[in-house]
Amino acid sequence: MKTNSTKYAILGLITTDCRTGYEIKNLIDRSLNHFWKISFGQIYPTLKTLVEEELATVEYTVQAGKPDKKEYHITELGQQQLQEWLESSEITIPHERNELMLKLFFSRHQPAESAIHKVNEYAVALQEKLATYELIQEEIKSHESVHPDSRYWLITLDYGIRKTRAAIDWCHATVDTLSGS
Amino acid sequence: MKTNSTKYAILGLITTDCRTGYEIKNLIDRSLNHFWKISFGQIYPTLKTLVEEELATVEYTVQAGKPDKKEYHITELGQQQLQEWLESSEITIPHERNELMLKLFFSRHQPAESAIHKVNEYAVALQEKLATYELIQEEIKSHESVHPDSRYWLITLDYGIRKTRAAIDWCHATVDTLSGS
DNA sequence: GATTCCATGTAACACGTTACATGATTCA
DNA sequence: TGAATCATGTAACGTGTTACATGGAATC
Repeated sequence: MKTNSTKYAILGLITTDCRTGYEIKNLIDRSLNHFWKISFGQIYPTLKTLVEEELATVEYTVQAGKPDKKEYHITELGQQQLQEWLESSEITIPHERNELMLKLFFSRHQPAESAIHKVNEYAVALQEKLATYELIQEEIKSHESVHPDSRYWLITLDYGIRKTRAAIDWCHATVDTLSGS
Repeated sequence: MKTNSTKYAILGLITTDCRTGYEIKNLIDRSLNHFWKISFGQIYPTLKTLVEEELATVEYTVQAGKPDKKEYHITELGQQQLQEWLESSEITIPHERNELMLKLFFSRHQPAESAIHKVNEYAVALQEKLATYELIQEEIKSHESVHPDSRYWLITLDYGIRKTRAAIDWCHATVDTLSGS
């Protein structure tokens, strides 16, 4: 049995302040970034099916100076199904697909400096990520009372931060190992 | 530009002791488990194209008492291309897709106990994973000299262990947060 | 007697990205 | 003038899983 999480991700997002496909994409890129990604190529078709399944409604709005837009709102049925999905508890541990690890796994066929270089680059990229997360964290904390969801946002962010820190630590340890030999 | 990592994953695996599609699948499930997964549905077709592109050769072996098998060996050209891929250094940070985080993100629509329950289950699953990783780690360490790749296996394993530990810590912290309110 | 291990393969499907098309407004 | 922001959408493609088909030998 496979439930399409993306559908519920979008359904959930229209219960926040996101109303248009464009806004949904923005929020995902900013706040769900460390555990969920999605492209327009999936957002728009999914919104369409959401309406077809009567989980959401659309309102077409003509704007002056800006492109027309479609605003989506969740329906009763949508609320119900969202809750059902939320409370259903099959935990599936995700598996990442990490190209760097793959390359390290076969590092026997590669000069040590090459491997070290890549790990260092990886560390830099992770460092940047971490910085962004911490920025967002501060931002949410500074007006915590504003949004009813902010508590949960902080929880998921914490996950991203902890894992990124662990990965950075690993980078340092690995560079040490690879250098000292 | 997109390079198909899976192709190189398999190419790399036949430089270890894996010779058949079946063995490749086994090694992936055991040793690459925490950063790479793959199904037979992709392994066999990929092996085929590897031979077509002359990166590998096949030998068909009829076995008594066991099914026939096809043994793959890397060619000169294969070695070359594997090395090229290894040394090419575009680091792409992977993004995991985590359903639990998604559900937590929308936890406002869910009773606290429901969320706590899921985080606890997640912790248990992670704990199990960690135990397996540590077992494999011990196993590799105990006959480290045997395989020339074992050094690198330990490095990638360390990555899995660190990240899993970080995730477990997060579980505990999150349960505390969700309980105390 | 049932399950697991060995071993290979394909077809249908699910999911997701990339690239393209369109176009006005605002800001540097 | 060029880029970014707002805003929607589709078609082609890539990648991967699931389910199925086959079947002997060994183990419980």
